[in-house]
Amino acid sequence: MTTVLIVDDQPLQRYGFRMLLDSVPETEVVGEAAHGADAVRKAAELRPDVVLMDVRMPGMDGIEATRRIVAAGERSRVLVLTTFDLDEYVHAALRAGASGFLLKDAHAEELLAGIRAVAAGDAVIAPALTRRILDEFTRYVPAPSGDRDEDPRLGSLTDREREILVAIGKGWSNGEIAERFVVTESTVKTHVGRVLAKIGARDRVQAVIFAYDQGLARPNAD
Amino acid sequence: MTTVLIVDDQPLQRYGFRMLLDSVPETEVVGEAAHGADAVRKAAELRPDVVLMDVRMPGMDGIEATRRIVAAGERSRVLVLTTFDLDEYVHAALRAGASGFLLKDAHAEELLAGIRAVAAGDAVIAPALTRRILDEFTRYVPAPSGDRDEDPRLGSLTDREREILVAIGKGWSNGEIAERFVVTESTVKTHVGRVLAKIGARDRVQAVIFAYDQGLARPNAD
DNA sequence: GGGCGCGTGGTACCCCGGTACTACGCGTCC
DNA sequence: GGACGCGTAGTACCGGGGTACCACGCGCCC
Repeated sequence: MTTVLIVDDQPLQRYGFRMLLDSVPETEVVGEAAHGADAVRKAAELRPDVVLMDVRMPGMDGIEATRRIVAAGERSRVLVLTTFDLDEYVHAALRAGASGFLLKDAHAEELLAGIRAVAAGDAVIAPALTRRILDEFTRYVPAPSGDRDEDPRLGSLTDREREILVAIGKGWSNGEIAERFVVTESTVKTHVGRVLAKIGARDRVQAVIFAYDQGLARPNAD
Repeated sequence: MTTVLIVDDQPLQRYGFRMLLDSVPETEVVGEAAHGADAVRKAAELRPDVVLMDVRMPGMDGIEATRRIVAAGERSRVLVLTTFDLDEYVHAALRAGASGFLLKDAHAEELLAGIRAVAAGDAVIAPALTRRILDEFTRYVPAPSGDRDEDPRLGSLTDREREILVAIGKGWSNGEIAERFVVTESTVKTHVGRVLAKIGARDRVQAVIFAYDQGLARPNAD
C-alpha cells in the first residue's frame, strides 16, 4: 500500500487525482495540499510515500516545495506533475531533488506506474521529455572513466604526476601544491614540467582544461 | 501500425518477443537478426520503425550495431534491451544514439509502451536506471542559462569581459587572445585584470575553473 | 652489480602574466 | 555640457611559472 499526498491549487484537479488513486487498491490518498507551504507542512506531518506535486501554484511553487521537502530529509519521494513541459521546470524540479517528472496529460496507467516506480525508489520521466534529457545527458555527462577510451597521454603519467595534474586542476599554485604534498617547490616544478610535456600542454592553464576534459577535475570538486 | 526488427542472438528470446508483439495489433515484426552485422543490414533493408536491440551478442555487439544504424541515418529508432543494467552499457548505448534502454525483465506492457514511445519519436529509460541517470544529470548538466541562479559575479562582467573569460577558458594566452580579438595585448591584459578582480580569481587558472563552473567553458568546445 | 624508472631536490635563466596607474575616444543619460 | 561606463591603449614593475640542466637515493629487474 502506497500512501500519497496530493498537492495542487485546483480543487478539481485534486479531486480527479483522488478519484483515480482511490479507485485502485494499491494507493491511499492520505492528504491534500493547495500550495507549497502547506505541502511542506503536510509532508512532514503525514510522511507519505509519494508526494504528487504540481508546479504552478500561488505562493510557494512546487519546485521550491520539493526542494524543502527533500532538504528536510523527509522519507517522501516527490513526483512532479505539470501541464507544461518547459525545460526550466524539468531542470529545476530534478535539481530540487524530485524523483520524477510527468505531464498531466499522462494516462492513468502511466501515472500509477510512475507512482509505483517512485515509491519503489526508482525514478520516472515522461517519455516526451526523456529525449531532451538524454540529448543533454550525452552532451554533458562524461563517459564513466573506466570503460571509455581515455586519452593515451594520461596513461603515460606516473601516479605522482597524475596527482600533480589533479592538483593543478584545482587551481593550486606550485607553492600550494608543494605545501600540501609536503615537498619542495622545486620538486613540484619538476613534476609540473614533466606533466606538461607528457600531455602536450603549453602551460598549466591548458593542463587544467585537459584535466577537465579527462574528468580528472570537476566543478565544485574542491 | 509499428514495424519492428528483433535483434538477439538467442532464438528463444526472439521467439518470445515475436509472440508478444504478434499478439497485439499495433506492432508488426518485419524481421529478425541474430547479430550486429545482420542487424545493420536488415535495418537498412527493412527500414523498421523500431529496432529491438540486444546488447550482448557474438561478433558485433548491440552497441556498435546501434551506432552504425544511427550513423547511417536510418529512420529506425533503436530500443536497447538487456538483462544487465551495467552503467557502461547504458552510457554506451545512449551515446551510440539509442532512443531507449529497457531491461529484459520488463513487463509486457512496459515493453509495448516503450516501443510505442520510441516509435513516436520519444525516448524511454527503465525506471530502475532512471535514478542513476538523473543523479549524473544533475551533477553534470548545467542548468539552462536563463533560470539558473548563476553566480552574481558573472553578472558584474561586461560583454567584452565575458568574451575574455571565455577565451581564457579555452586556454589562450594573452597574446593569442589579442590576436583573435584584433586588439593589443595591453588591452587584453587590462580586461583580464578586471575579470580576475571581478570574479575574485587569483590568476587565470582559477578563472578557467570558474568558467567551467559556470558552464561558460566546456570540454571539447574548441 | 649495473642499469632504469621514479620521486625528490637544486640552480640559473627568461618570459609571460598580473598589478598599478594613467589616458583617450565614444556612446548614453541626466 | 558634463558625468559615467566601456573598450581601447600605454608604461613600468615584479613575481611566479616554465625550461634546461644536473644530481641523488631508492626499489626493481635482468
